Amino acid sequence: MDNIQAIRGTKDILPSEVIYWQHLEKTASKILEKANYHEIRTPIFEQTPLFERGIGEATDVVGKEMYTFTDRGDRSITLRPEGTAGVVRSYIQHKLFASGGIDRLWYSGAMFRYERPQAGRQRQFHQIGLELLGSRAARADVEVIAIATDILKALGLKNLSLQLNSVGSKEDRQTYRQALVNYFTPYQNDLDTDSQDRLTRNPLRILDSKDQKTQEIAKNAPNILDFLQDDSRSHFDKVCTLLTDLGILYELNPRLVRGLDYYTHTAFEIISEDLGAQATVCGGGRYDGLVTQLGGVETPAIGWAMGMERLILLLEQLQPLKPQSPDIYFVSRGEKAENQALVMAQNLRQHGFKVELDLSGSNFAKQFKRGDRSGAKICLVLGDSEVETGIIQVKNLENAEQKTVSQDQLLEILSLSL
RNA sequence: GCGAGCGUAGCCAAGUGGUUAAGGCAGUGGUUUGUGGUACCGCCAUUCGUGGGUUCGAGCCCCAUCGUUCGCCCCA
Repeated sequence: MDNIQAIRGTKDILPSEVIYWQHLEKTASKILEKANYHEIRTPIFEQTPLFERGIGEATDVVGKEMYTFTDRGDRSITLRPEGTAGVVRSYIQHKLFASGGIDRLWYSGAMFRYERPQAGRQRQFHQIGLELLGSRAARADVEVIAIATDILKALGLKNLSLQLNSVGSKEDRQTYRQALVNYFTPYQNDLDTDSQDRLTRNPLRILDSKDQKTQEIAKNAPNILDFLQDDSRSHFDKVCTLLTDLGILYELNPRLVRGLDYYTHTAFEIISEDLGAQATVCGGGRYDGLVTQLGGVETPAIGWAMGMERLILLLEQLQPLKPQSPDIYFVSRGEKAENQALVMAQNLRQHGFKVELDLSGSNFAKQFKRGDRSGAKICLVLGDSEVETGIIQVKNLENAEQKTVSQDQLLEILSLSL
């Protein structure tokens, strides 16, 4: 095929689908603003080292999924694969911490990951996410999770489950990691090949393996929760009780591991039963070390991101949304009438009516047909005779009643019938 | 990066080696040249993603390539 088409893994969002996006954006932003989160918009590309340092060199995202290129100034540039690193960079650069206290930020936009597309996964995809910077409190973790569940509830989504875990402090994780290596090494040859590889690269991931034999072995592996120091443990316990107090159901999942290196303590995912293999609809956690790691003053923080395409997949299963119809379909015939209709349509719009003007120049029958299909309630008809006598026909397309009114009275009549 | 399936009009498709490529929706023209929603009639793929091969003959078989879908890996 030599026609140019959208790049693999990217998608046009056509008008029939945009309605869902608008619905999602409106619902989410309303809830975010109510919790006094403020929208931030950061660039879609950044210097490559931001992601390498922030997300972690060893992660798959950095290792094999980034869209990286050299620009004309010989700088290495990367299309953002996720939102947090850029927001934190901006937070540090503009010294937002200097304004004191706690920052609540949210964002939405396109992210890029070079992966094989499949159900619920694209190379350019969209996330809506939030970051709460400056609080170590368990209440912060819970606030953030509660906002996520609020949004999903407001969207009317069902069959979701909140998976919760703590990956502890950096030190906790270090000792746990060693314990896992010690546990799995004797079984090395019985693990699936992916997991053998993970033994050195990222042993926590082995717990997640879909291979049956590996699962069998992992059953008796040490549990991260047993490796938490006292303060990590009590933080996590608080998060759990506060969630329960708020009536938010969760499932403890000690095998939940997040893919980016910066996570500490609380980690969570919200999973849908109604998607394919890519079922995570929201993922997030605490990242107390990231701000310092990127050169800012020590700032504890927590955030999450939702995959908008995945949410939309669910919304489409839920209820069909249709594009809005015009209030008025304006039909005209003859040069004078056509020109006058243009002027009148413009005037009606300024008075708040949604009006579509038929530009086809075809006969009235055809124009009416189109008007009918447009879904408009009212059809305005202007022809030569109306122009001469200063009147206009107002036809109700639902009951076929047609009135002749003077053009001066048109606005009045329309506001009564719409 | 690996594995499997699929690719016929704007959309949904029938067709599985024999020559004119069903059907439906949508569109469009007409019956009805100042009045829609129904009905009826007409039109709407010299061509089956692309390139090559096998064959007397290919949408149908083979190879390559591109795209797409689903899964693995990974993640939102």
